[in-house]
Amino acid sequence: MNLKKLAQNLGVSQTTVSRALNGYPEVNEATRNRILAAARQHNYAPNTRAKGLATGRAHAIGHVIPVATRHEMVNPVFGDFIAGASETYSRNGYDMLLTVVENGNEQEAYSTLRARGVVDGVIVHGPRMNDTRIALLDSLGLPFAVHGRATGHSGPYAWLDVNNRSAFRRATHFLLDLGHQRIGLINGLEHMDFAHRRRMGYEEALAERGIFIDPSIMRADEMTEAHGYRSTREMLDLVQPPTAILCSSMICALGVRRAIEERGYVMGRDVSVITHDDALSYLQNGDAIPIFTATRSSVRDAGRRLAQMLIDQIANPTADPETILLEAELTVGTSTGPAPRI
Amino acid sequence: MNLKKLAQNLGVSQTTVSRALNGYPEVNEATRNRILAAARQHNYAPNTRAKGLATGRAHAIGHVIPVATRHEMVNPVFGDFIAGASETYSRNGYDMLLTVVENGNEQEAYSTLRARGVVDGVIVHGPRMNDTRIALLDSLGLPFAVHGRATGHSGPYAWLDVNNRSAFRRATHFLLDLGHQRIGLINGLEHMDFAHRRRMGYEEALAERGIFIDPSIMRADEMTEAHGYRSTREMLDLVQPPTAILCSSMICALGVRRAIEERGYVMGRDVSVITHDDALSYLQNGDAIPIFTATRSSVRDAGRRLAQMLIDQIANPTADPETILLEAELTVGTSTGPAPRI
DNA sequence: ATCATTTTCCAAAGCGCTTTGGCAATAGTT
DNA sequence: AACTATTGCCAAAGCGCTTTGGAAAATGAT
Repeated sequence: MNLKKLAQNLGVSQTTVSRALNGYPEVNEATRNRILAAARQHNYAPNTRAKGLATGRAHAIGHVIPVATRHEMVNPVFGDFIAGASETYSRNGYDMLLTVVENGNEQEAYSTLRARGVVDGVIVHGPRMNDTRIALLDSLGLPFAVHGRATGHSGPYAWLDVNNRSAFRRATHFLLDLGHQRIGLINGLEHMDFAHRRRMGYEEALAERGIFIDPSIMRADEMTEAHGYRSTREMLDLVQPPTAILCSSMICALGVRRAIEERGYVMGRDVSVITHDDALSYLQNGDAIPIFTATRSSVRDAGRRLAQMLIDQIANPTADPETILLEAELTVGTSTGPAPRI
Repeated sequence: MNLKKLAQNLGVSQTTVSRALNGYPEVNEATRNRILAAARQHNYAPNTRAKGLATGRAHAIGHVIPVATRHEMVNPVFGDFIAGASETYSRNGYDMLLTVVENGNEQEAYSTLRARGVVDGVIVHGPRMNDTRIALLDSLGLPFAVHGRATGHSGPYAWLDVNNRSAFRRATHFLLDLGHQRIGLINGLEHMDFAHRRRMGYEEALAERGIFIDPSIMRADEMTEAHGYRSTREMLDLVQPPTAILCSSMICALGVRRAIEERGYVMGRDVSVITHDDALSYLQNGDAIPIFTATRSSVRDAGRRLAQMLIDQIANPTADPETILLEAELTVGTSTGPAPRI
């Protein structure tokens, strides 16, 4: 079924059908209803390609997700983010186009996406320090919005980020207030912007209390359970082990907990743990009472909102790019407690 | 830049440019090279919408992922599957379109996807028992391939599945061979086809050894860490606790391990554990030596292959639908050992 | 009843590509 | 030299939609 046939069936012009379906005023209510009914009956939906050609808009957003080739690592956060974004898209009649690209090859991906006219804009995932993608997209004139920020890039652009610095600063202070003096950091790869900022927040808090920043209790790697486990073991083996650990993700935190419990220690008594919690649907932090004390910010919600930002920007390209800085909430669970007396 | 302008610049017809770029023979090598060079120089890529309109193919595959509204649960397996599929798509010049749909609303998603002509086919995720989607897609005439199978649907269709039944049957036998008599099952939701089949395999093996199938050591829920933990605790609290546990996912298994270690038990000594391992990139089962004994099958690889199946089917619609049954490999880790003497 | 508006509809052009049918020009055969 | 194939190219139609520029019909104002 297509416009032409539908119009013929009804004995009206294609124009009228098109207008009726797209809510234009210059069509009689009676005919509009007739047309709407027929469209529904024939299960008609306008051909997206044709519509796109005619209007010059793709009504689609591209997500280019970089994959670290080394570990073939797909960010586990990704599924939930996408789910959130998708809600926004379906509400606004947008499609979501996914492209998985090896880390570093994003340049070509963006420019062909643009040249092929297949999307109206893109979401930038996993911004790194001094990320070049933003400048590239600016020069391409392809609308975009960044999930996170890129330290090192000047000039305005649309982004949504969790305030990682303040979240980790606050978490660190929380531990300091509990009397902890040696606080370990188990971070993500620090060329990633979010991880860099988290470290800043952590170091800032320590500096504010005049506490020595000790690289021997700071680790950065891909945020796996194994990373959390290994790093925690190593740190607990030190002559001066940390009494608290700050950790960058729930998956990591599972490893941290394992290393702690393996020694017969109890979380929140012998070693305190705070993790960042992206509120992933398949990794909930306890049911009613949270297990981990956590800096929490829903990545699904971020997806929803960032998608909306981009859509707004596409609709209104002259407006200044919007930016959203979300404050993570600190939820107190059972994984933290006063520093043990030595 | 578009075809018309490019042709004008070069002083040839659009036809010639089109043929040159698409590798048709009826164009002189010299002019072809001239055209190719110009295209590269101007960063030209044919407009996908226009191309699609002209050819009648979208060169895109749709992924409709159902989301359980209850827990807003995105299958954690999804990211890796997508990453795999994406590799195939980019190799074949296909785009990937993602639609997240509330469980049960897939019907409409498929039919509008079809009506709008936006994809050439779809991948069906998370098939359930007696899944109606397959019949629907057949009636729509939209090519599809299923990740998994749907018990209850008769008639041929394209699918790729892990042999869940044999994997869990084998795993159960493995435990039985180690002398375990009480083997717990921590499964996914059993209206999901894969979970159903796993249970079949488990029960089959027990029956083959004449062992009583005890519902009190069988649990089914969404495969979260908490589910693994809770179920294991409950089962270990029984008067006759299981000496071994079979578990449906790595995430679950983390919870199982936690419950075991929490009691001071040692995995592989006091309680044996086998889990299914989808080889998720962010949840690797140990580095060199696997931690868990596991039935292992890479979901990323499944994505790669299923995508290829669908593309082949689209290219050759009259061929019989292909089916692939992958055998999971049983990798022995440190989480299993002989049944403890009572 | 006449003219000016407004309402309701339409024909046709155009979006950027592929593809059909055909026409020169060249090469190959006798 | 005359005829047939082959090669290399082109003009134009068509994919399914939107949208412009009217035009006919209905309505309102005088």
